[in-house]
Amino acid sequence: MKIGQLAEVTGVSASSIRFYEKHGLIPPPRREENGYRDYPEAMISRIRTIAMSKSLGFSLSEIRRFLPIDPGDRIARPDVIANLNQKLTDVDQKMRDLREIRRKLVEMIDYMNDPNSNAC
Amino acid sequence: MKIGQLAEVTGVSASSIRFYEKHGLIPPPRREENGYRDYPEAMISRIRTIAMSKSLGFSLSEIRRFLPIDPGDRIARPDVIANLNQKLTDVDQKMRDLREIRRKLVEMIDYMNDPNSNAC
DNA sequence: ATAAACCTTCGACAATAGTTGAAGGTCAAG
DNA sequence: CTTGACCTTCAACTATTGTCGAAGGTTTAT
Repeated sequence: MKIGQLAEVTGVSASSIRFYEKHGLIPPPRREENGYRDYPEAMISRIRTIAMSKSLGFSLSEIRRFLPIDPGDRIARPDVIANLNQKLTDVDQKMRDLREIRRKLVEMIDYMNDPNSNAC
Repeated sequence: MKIGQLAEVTGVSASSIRFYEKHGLIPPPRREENGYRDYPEAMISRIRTIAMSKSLGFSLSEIRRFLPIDPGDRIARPDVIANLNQKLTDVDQKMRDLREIRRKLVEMIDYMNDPNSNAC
């Protein structure tokens, strides 16, 4: 699978995919004889996971940390687990914060909808 | 209250506060005779709300949209309500996405903790 | 064989959200 | 009256996360 097709199915531009490779979020793929990148199917789901994480406000360096490229390699398992647990704590906090923001938003909307309020 | 004190109590640097003013997130405060910015107490909670929203991944332009500076002024109420409702929809989606990410994280942690798995 | 649509690298540019520094004014303490 | 801690503006710099264009090679279709 060439970079253009991968870009098409994931909705992530080819330039971004090259960017992710250069910055260690995805492994460098094998190359065809002509030098073109040749991706395995599995890369689709990895790119999608990256896109989803990003949409939640995780930075690329965070994603790099909790989606290690080569689980069969150098990273010590306890380190990975610690990273993941830290990320879990962050996610839980983020959800609590979102609930609080949601409460405030609803409050504000009610206030705006109240014809007796003097907002605006 | 001078900018330094405001920075101290909110934990947001003076430069950032000036930046927020310049970019329309907070109203320009009155100035003392010497030109120093003089903030009302209310600015503390506004700055804190901005900081919290930011920590959730809202961009400054989003915050500017759903925390309009002058509710007694030019912005039409239906516009504000539409903005807030859009933001509420976004927040709900973000919470759903976070639940999904959380599920995946737990899955990954379980996998890493399983001594039979061959990860790492 | 030539055009269109791919692909390559590399370097410049952009938006966001600031931070830092220069050059200077103000204020309180010693 | 000088020192240090504030404050002012403005411009330049930083990091992140890309996008775009140039200059060139490859593949496919006509």
